[in-house]
Amino acid sequence: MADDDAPARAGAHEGPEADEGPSPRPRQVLADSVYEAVKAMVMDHEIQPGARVGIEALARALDVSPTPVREALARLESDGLVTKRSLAGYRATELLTRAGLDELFEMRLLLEPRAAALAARNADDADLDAIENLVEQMRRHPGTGDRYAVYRDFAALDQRFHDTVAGATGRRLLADAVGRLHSHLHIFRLGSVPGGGPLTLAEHDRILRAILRRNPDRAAEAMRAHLTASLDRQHAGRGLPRGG
Amino acid sequence: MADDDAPARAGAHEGPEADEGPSPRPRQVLADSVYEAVKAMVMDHEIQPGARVGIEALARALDVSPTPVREALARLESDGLVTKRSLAGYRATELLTRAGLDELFEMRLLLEPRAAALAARNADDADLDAIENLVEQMRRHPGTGDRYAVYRDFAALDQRFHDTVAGATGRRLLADAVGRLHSHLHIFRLGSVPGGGPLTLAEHDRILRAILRRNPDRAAEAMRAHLTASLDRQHAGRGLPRGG
DNA sequence: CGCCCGGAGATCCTATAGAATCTTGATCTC
DNA sequence: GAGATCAAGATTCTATAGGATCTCCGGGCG
Repeated sequence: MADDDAPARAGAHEGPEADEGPSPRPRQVLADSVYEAVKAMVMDHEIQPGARVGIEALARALDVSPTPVREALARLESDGLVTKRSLAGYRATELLTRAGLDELFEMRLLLEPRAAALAARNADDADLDAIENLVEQMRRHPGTGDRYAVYRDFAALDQRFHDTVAGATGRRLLADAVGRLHSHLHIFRLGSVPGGGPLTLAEHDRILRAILRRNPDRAAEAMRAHLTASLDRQHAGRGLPRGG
Repeated sequence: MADDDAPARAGAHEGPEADEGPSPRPRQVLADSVYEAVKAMVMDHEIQPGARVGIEALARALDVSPTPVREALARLESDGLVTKRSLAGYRATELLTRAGLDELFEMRLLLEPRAAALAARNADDADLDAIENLVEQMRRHPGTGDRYAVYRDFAALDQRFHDTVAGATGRRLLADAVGRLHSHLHIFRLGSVPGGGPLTLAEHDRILRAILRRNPDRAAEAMRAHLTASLDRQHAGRGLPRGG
């Protein structure tokens, strides 16, 4: 399964599509492919946090020259997925600490309830379809197995849900900020929730219903509750009860 | 004029400096210099919004090869200062529309009052010194002349004030988000406020006093008032009623 | 008069090579 | 035994060259 590879999905570098041209075909260029490939490697921990990300090594592995790799890594660095030391090469970003995790959710609690409220106000039919569709996919994909790939797919659906809600606000800056944060979360850990799948689904469902009802206050509240519960689950998945 | 070139100032790619090494010397590499140079060109409208930013042309102008230019432009694109079309090169980002300006301030009103509150809570002595210093500089630099350079310097001080407050929160993610937004504002227009200099200074002073008093609520309120007033001034500076 | 088409020029994209720098391991000294 | 010194290897950084693509402009056609 997982035949929804969608290799042409550009992270946050989509152009405007309001009244511009028909967007003929943004021919995939090597640097973009490399960007996507390395992003996936880092997020899936195929490249471990803190490990070196050699330019030539990557170039050999992907069968391209170092030049597009260098360009992709520069973008990844702005996204915060890798860090660079001037003449010592790139390394994958370290795992989030407990404090870093809390800071991340502090930001999400600032941005995403507002996003949910704006989505309840501004979402059009296509947005609603997309959000409903993601909830349905998650329903069929409970993510309760013990296989790594199951966790990974579930986490990807979760991320896409939040990104789609943020995109439904009609606020590009807000959507970009939310998307950037999610990359960091995805680095942190994938699917560390023991029985969290059904809970996450139920909370997403509640957010969806509030948006469908066009009730901004309730949507914001549902999002706030979801994030708070999600942070608690992440803490439980770590070593919360004392430094065991 | 403007002898404070400071060529070693890296935009938003500073490493942590808490308990790491003494940061021996992040040797400036060509791609970084080019990044700073092009960023300045775009923000000062030396490269006009919407104009082409040719790779080879830049390379000739800066007397380097196209390779580091390509790397710098990839970073600039993530910052939103240039946009890329796959095989057609880079262009400087278009000027903000009225709606874009409103959206920008909507985001600032979401982030910066929170930042001011956290700064009031967490700023250390060095942070307070830096903020006070910026207010003093702005006091000596009223920005009421009609010279372009005067406007530009005043706008740079304004941006540094907001960035410094955001940096005093101890929240890297929040500070980065605020910094990214300011790049967009700086693109929009530089110092379009006819008599706004003294007003801006007074509002900054009020924010500073609230932070010094360690009063988060008042700091947030002062920041909110400042941003609201600033947006009104920007609207007045555009095509609304009449010029001053 | 407006639109479509084709070729010259310029630009971008990718690969490769050489110079400078960092990292690693072994050796030497205290 | 611990720490510093130094050389070999690997890697980064920059420049250059060739192939592919887009842009621009002039001519032909409806």
